[in-house]
Amino acid sequence: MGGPRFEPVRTVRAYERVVEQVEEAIESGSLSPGERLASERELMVQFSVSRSTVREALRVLQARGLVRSRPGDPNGAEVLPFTPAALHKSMTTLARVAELSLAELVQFRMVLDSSAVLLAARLRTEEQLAEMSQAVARMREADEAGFGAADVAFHDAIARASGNKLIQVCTDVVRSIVVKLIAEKIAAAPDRRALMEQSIRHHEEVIAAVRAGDGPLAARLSRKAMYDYYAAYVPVAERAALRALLE
Amino acid sequence: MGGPRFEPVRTVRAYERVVEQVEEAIESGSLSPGERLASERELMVQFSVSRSTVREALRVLQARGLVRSRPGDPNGAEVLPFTPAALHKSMTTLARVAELSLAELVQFRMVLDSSAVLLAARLRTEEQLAEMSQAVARMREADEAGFGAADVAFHDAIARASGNKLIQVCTDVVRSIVVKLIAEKIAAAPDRRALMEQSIRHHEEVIAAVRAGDGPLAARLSRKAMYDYYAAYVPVAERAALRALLE
DNA sequence: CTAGTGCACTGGTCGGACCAGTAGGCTCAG
DNA sequence: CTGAGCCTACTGGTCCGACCAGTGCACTAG
Repeated sequence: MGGPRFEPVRTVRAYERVVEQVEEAIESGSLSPGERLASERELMVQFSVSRSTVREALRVLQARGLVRSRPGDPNGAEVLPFTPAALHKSMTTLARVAELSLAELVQFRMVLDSSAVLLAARLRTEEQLAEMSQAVARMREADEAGFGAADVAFHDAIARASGNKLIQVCTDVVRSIVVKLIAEKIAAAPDRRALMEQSIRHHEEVIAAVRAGDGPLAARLSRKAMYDYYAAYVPVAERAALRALLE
Repeated sequence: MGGPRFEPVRTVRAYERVVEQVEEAIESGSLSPGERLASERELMVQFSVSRSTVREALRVLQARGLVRSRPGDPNGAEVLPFTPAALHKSMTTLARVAELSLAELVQFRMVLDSSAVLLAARLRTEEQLAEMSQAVARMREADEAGFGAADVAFHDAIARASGNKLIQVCTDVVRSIVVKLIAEKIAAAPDRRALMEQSIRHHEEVIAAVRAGDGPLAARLSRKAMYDYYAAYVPVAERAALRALLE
């Protein structure tokens, strides 16, 4: 039976074809963020499909964070700049459906953050170093509400200084998931003030190591800082996996 | 003007409400993988919306990888077990839209893989160790086509042994993106055979370190292995960022 | 020249219709 | 009685036409 090898045919829905074409146009750059798609009624002419089909395609594109539509807008749907929103959404789903433990999430943060800081120690510019210092300064001055925001700014500066956009995005996504998970616990911590003080000291040590260009030290300090800050919220049995990263 | 502080109202579309309810049911576990949703015509009764609205909601849920529908199926849409497909999709989009360089992707793999191997060195079971050895054995015996599959199996065994599902999923997603990016270049490499040999040796060294429980060594070897295998495909100017991880 | 008002469009939702496909019950020949 | 085949009652995919509330712009009235 040496006949031609046939491939299984995949029935492809009309709306998927529409999605593919628009997606291709966006990812190839022929549609840039800020530009507008034609109106639904015109798209149905261009694609020769019904409006229902166009709309289902737009729903998918919207779910992927590529476009946004607004009722009454005389222009069509807007092509969006990339946001990690879709990534965030699917990772949040992963966290819930795959039952990711807080320990796994924190461990992942330790990995990403320490790697970012390791890279930042070599690649950081003076401006980025200044940003980190400013963020820590704000942590010191801030009340309990502003503390978190300044902390985010610090870690974001680190992530940007790593020069790796993927690290930056993933750091951001995982951090927000972790923060959401334990926001109320953190706010209720009795020794909140002490934790904040300790965290600030740790951050300053990390900055010092980054300034000195000692990546491995900075990475180690960063892991330690993360562990000390979050370990209390992780079940005792799972802390060992976190400590495995502390050497 | 000390009146009540009003919150801005967010107009929420009908199909979003439907998505929210189904998503909540799935993530909370009241709908398990394999179970079926009601048919579209029944859902429109349950939610008191039109079929168009139900269908748009289902498109979104499908785009997020939560359900799948099949024409003619007497049961409704099927609730899917979690797959990283949605994560994969959004990360692929990120790679294209944010113009992630190959260097960034490989760097991310180095970070994840070395962290996984660091953890695996402490947490691996004997079975997982055996899996890694078997995978390397298959790499040795395999032809050029089977080599890649065995390599995937090896890295997946490492990732599983790390005990962190998030690391496992991200490793998988990023690897497939990298592989797709340079599949043709790898196949066309003139010294393919030599690269494969070297890669096998590196893998065996990593296994030895994992068996010995020397996590830091295993991690270092793993980064080196990844660098040696992929550096040739990374533009020279960007290799420095990769080497920053080699210490 | 400006403030206000329509108007012509937009997306969101609805209802009905048809088609191709599926699964399972039913019939009928053996 | 048993098995193979058909038939029917569904399914999802697609199309059409309609209505509504919202938006931006041009035009008008002051």
